[in-house]
Amino acid sequence: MKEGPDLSRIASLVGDPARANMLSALMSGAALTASELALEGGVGLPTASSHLAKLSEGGLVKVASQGRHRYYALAGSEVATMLEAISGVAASVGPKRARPGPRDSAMREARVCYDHLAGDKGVALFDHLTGSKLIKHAAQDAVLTPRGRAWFAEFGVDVSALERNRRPLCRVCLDWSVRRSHLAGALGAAALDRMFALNWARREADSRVVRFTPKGRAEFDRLIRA
Amino acid sequence: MKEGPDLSRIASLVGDPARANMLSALMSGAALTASELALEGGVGLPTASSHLAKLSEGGLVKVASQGRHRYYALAGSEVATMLEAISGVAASVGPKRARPGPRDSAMREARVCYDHLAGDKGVALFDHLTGSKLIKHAAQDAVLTPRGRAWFAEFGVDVSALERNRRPLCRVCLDWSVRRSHLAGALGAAALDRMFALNWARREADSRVVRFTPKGRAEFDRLIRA
DNA sequence: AACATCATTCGATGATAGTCGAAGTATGCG
DNA sequence: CGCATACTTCGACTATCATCGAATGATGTT
Repeated sequence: MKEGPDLSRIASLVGDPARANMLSALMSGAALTASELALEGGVGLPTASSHLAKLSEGGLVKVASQGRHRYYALAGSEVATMLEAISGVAASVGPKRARPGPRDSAMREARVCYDHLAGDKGVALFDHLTGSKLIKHAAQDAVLTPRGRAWFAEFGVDVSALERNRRPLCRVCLDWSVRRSHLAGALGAAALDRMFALNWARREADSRVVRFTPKGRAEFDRLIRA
Repeated sequence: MKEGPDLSRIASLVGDPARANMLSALMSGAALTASELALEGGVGLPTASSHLAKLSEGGLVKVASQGRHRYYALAGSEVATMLEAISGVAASVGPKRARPGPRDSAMREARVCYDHLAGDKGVALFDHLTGSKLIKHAAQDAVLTPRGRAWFAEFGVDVSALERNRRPLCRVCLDWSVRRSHLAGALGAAALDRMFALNWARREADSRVVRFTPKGRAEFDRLIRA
């Protein structure tokens, strides 16, 4: 009668609002404690604990005990990919919520999404890449053009090294705050790393917000207008 | 308090076993009637109707009325991608079910998964492609090597034409029956089309089973041993 | 040792949602 | 027109599960 892996078992884990919010928070890549996730989920500590037990049991998150803290994180990139896919469908079919996005303007401007740059800055970068034909955009993937390869090399990203990695180079992530696409995948992550290395920006503690320095902001603008 | 697109709204739609089974059935790409889907879902007609209304409302399926039949199909490739992603996670974390796969041996050998070849034959093809370095395998994507491009050209697939399409060329789909990967994406679909065109195999009516002809079986074997 | 913090378990409550039988609507056929 | 088929809607039942307060366990601090 039934077949295949329990699609519904996994999906129903994400199907609860509290758990979905927790998982979204973990998309930043950071490991969070149960209390923090309770806040993110909008539920009390006991409830959160129960949810986390289920997520852990279901293999969606892994937990690392460190002293009296228990840090939860996504179990793997497969889980992150799945969440992105669900998010993509949700964004494409759901103009339901009138709310235009996160009320926090800093968060709206730039934040990490799993491990790459999202928000207005992320979208701006992506628009430049596609507009200048540095990448070719497909449904949920993208390919780097030769010119794009050179562009990234000049920016200081070793594309060849990334390609030796198992992770897909280009990937497109649909941004839930602005309903626009931005660059994910190994290249997206590398680009963000490079910006950190150049001191253009740094990550705010205990938050997904990426705070650009004045210099970084200027350099970034120059980069995507070149 | 809550943010982002309703991840949970979409996920909970897939989170019900009956709905998940229906969606799985629709992964074959075929449009099915409400009665057929009731069977697939293992529920009564009224219940199925209610589920389908929800899926439709949620934007996961689209419906086409044709006479007194109503044909349901997945709303788009994004939905199929999402289901594959969820399926991937389910397979990777869920050694839960002892059942090794579909009991139907024909189905186990070869079947369509959305629109590409799955089952033992699909896995065999994929193994050959990776083993002979015709494609380079990453986490959930793959890239076609120059040699692979030539190989597909010889097989009769116009790769350049596919690349002009918006759909990602190479994609890896984790097979739930054998827990192995096979080729999806535009290239996977084109490969299957080509096999149909060559009369190597044909699709069985009202089923996901792909039935190889004796000649097709021999040619296929030769193809992946070359 | 006593205390504070972080987290999980237990028990009770309440709401949501899946289920099906029966009746209603729509389409096709003779 | 009348009957059959395909599907949906309605109504009532049931079960599952999210939620939180209180208590317990675990760890680190004073």
